[in-house]
Amino acid sequence: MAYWLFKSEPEVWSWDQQVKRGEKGEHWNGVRNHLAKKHMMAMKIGDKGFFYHSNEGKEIVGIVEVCKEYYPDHTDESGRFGMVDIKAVEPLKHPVSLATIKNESALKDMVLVNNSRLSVQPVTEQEWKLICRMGGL
DNA sequence: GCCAACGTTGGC
DNA sequence: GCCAACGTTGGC
Repeated sequence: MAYWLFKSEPEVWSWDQQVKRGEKGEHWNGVRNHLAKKHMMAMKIGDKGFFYHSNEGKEIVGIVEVCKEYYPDHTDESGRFGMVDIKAVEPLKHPVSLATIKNESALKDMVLVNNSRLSVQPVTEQEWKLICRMGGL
């Protein structure tokens, strides 16, 4: 099982909206970056991911699960990009902020710290477990 | 609102 | 195929 991180601006698509979608999940459309695409193509059903709020909040707020593997994004006119579906699993008891992550030396190599603009990122198992613990799970 | 980092585009 | 110009993202 692999771990990921999905970034979203809460004004565009927030954790609360994701939770309301329930078991149906929601397609993660709009990615127009080849590295992010590559990560999505590597995802398998059941993979877990963090849900991160960029701009407003700047914190990891919840855990999601991949419920549909990579398929074409119908909103992409060029036809080059695709998407996966994710569903909310559970919220972190305490959101883990970017500032907290930057202060934790064990997380200094996280993609979120070093390439903050990438919208879909891989997370290592060590990073995953540590952040879950920091988030009270 | 500024600006650094990064990706993409297009002229050559 | 290089690289300058431009647009976008996202932290501060």
